[in-house]
Amino acid sequence: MLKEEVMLRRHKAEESSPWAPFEDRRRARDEKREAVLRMAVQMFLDEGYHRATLNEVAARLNITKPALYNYFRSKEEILIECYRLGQDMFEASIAASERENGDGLDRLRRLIRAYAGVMMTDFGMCLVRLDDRELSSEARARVRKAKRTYDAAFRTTIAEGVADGSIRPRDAKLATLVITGSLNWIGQWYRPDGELSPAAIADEFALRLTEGFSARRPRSKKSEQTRR
Amino acid sequence: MLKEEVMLRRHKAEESSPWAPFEDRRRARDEKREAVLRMAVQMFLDEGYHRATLNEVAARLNITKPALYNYFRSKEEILIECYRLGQDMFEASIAASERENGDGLDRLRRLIRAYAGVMMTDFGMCLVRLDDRELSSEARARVRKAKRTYDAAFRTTIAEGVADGSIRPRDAKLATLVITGSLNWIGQWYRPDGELSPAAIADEFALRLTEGFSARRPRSKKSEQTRR
Amino acid sequence: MLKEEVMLRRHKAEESSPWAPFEDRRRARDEKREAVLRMAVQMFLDEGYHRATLNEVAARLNITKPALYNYFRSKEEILIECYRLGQDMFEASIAASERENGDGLDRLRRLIRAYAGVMMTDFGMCLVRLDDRELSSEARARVRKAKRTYDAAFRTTIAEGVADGSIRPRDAKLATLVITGSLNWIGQWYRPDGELSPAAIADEFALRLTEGFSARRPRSKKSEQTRR
Amino acid sequence: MLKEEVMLRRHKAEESSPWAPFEDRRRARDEKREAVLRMAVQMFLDEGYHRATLNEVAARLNITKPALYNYFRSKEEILIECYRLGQDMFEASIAASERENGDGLDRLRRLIRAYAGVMMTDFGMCLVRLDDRELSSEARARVRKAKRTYDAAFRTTIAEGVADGSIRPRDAKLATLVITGSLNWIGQWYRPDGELSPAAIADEFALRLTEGFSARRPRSKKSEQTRR
DNA sequence: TATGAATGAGCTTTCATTCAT
DNA sequence: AATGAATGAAAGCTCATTCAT
Repeated sequence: MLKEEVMLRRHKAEESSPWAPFEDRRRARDEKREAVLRMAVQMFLDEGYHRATLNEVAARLNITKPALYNYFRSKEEILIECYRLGQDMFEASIAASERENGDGLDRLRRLIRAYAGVMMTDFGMCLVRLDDRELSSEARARVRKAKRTYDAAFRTTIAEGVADGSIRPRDAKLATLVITGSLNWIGQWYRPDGELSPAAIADEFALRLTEGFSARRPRSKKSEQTRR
Repeated sequence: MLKEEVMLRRHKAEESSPWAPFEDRRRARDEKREAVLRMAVQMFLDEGYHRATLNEVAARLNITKPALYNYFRSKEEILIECYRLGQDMFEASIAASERENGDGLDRLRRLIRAYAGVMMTDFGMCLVRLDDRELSSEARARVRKAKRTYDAAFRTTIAEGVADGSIRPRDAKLATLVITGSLNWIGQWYRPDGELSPAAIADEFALRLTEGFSARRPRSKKSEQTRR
Repeated sequence: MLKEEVMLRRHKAEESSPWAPFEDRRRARDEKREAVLRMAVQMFLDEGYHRATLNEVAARLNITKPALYNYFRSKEEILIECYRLGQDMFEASIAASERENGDGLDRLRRLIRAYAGVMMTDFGMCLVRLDDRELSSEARARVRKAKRTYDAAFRTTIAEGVADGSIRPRDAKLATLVITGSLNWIGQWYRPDGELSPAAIADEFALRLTEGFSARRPRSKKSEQTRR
Repeated sequence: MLKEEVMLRRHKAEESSPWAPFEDRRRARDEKREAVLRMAVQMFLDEGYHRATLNEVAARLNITKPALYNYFRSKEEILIECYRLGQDMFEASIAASERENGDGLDRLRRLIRAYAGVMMTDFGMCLVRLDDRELSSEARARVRKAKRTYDAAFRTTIAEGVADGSIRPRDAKLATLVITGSLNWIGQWYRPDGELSPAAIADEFALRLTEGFSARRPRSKKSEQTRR
């Protein structure tokens, strides 16, 4: 399955082109479709959606532009599929993180790790790096709805943590924005050839976003509010 | 001056066009230049740089496309100026936050508030919402260098807080990514017509990013490391 | 008068701008008109008519583009005036050369010298360096008619030389093309800062075009015709 | 090959368009490329480079403007190719004229005929009719270098003729200018539908430029110099 | 299935010219 | 007489998409 593959670190898509010259040109249609998506997502991320031309995508796959139209009806459909793969990964990952037990704080940390892990894959970072305004309004609406469900998972989990006492009571909406912002931004800076492994990064974010950086005792809720 | 203006919440640029029909058409050249920038930055943010056409920018200002060339040499120059205004704001804001005293943690919180404040202005959010790959390589290099100095301000402040004991020792680089990611992402969701004021948002981020959300005592450094 | 001036070697038109800052800005209208023409012809020759923009012409004269429209109705009118000045020079020069006596050969040589002399002035070389297709059809017709009269002067003189025995009988039309081509091309390579003076060049052309370069006795008309 | 074709008189390019409607639209890519060049060079010569629009070139070939970009990367590349074809012709022609024997005068006459012959083809006259300032500086430098080599061929041949006594001693540089000017100007007036054949014209120029028109004995070198 | 070729729509940019002051 | 500002027209170029083979 494609999903497992893309969870791995990005590999050079060029090397795995099913159209590589002198190679067996007969493979399953789905394999080729996936190869197109893998190449396309890399170029969309590297160059930006509108600067990544289908000509160039095709050229890197050793095929020609019209051949792409055998697998996708339009450039937008390729983009939609990239989003969909990312969405699938986020949804699977979030669902998995929710299947385990623990108090709200534990579950929030697992959720953070799960979300961060997907954010460090090509298709995962699509959701935050690519501009969904390139999509038609219907497709854009679906993508945005999906994104909202991920935010909702965070908000719900935080609320549950507040309820069970493992998370200090805060505005759950703002808390969600603090946490998801930090996680979404990973897609902007993460490079697979960096020093830290995705797992190490995910762990660190899970801790820091919950424990903070202060060495001081947290102020009481009351004292906080008197600050301004 | 423009800087003060743009610090305010976004106002509908249409209403303040110096070319509004039936209005006095003689105003200072700089005012018009600024009006172009205010309109352009809104359109760049709303539509994306390449979908925002100069025709549309001009039309909303009640002028025609070539008239823009009286003030800017190219579309890219408009973009560069948007970035520059944002950079000026970040630099002034960061510098101001560094002029006050306090331990590292206090200064980190002030820096967060300062940075977040700019991130909620049109020109400030340019730096994180617009794609700097649209720029020529020289301009892009300048923008990226500027961004790195903002990150460096966070990293330095964190390191100072660790040194003076106000911040728990962590990897300063990752801590910076956690914090700046959360702040940068503000540019993606902030809307001036939201419920919370920019100041309230900035304060909340300053607290949450330093104190975290956990109600539990932070683990010792040692126990953390044994986790994996 | 302008005509005398332009017969001289090109001088830096910048230095003689009647709008030079800090100078008396009140001079006769004709002087300014001439200054525009001198600057324009240099730019037309240096850059080519369509690459020489009125903005640049005006800027070098320390005025603005619309100011040019006080003196000329259009860019084309400037071009027309450049042609006209060149035509005046050619016509005066040819007429002068025809006022003196001598046999056909002598008069041909004088005509060559006269024509070559004008060809080494800015306005003179306009007629061969600038593209008269930039002109409206009426203006173009006038220019082409003028050019034909210069050719006719050569053809007539040659015919007279043949009649009086000073010029060997040749096809007068082709002879004219040989001679005027060589002279017209001067406008393409002549530079006022070259080694040879215009007079020296004119003399040399007058001799070489009539005596040729062969050291052998010319073949008889008959033997020539058997060549092919 | 294209070279042979273009040596012939210009034929109406419209009639030979590979895109002529209702014709077989499948021909070799090179044929189409050449057809574009033939049409383009005619329009460049007829209208001037910048007035000849790609729209018009394409329309006359029964295609649309962007289709031209299948064969050329830019309008300038089309121009460069026109120059290159002309250069190839000049170089082949000059080289051929130098392979035969004879004294300097004979060789000069052959060179004149060869050069004049190319000057009466569309691609040949490109070099003198089109403005090489339209080219980028690199391409322009190459074209000007090529032109200088043609001049050098004349100068060298003249010098050899002086050395072997077949050409009267003159300033070789000015002699070259006299001769090449006359030849270059052919490109300005030659029309393929004229009375004289290119060969007849070339022969006449070869004779007249070497023998001159004077019926008198040439003056001695000494007397010449006392003239001024 | 795959391709070479072609297209249509759209964009930025340039510049002579005009207008209001 | 002179100017800053604005405009209209037009050009080159790009690219997703389609078509005939």
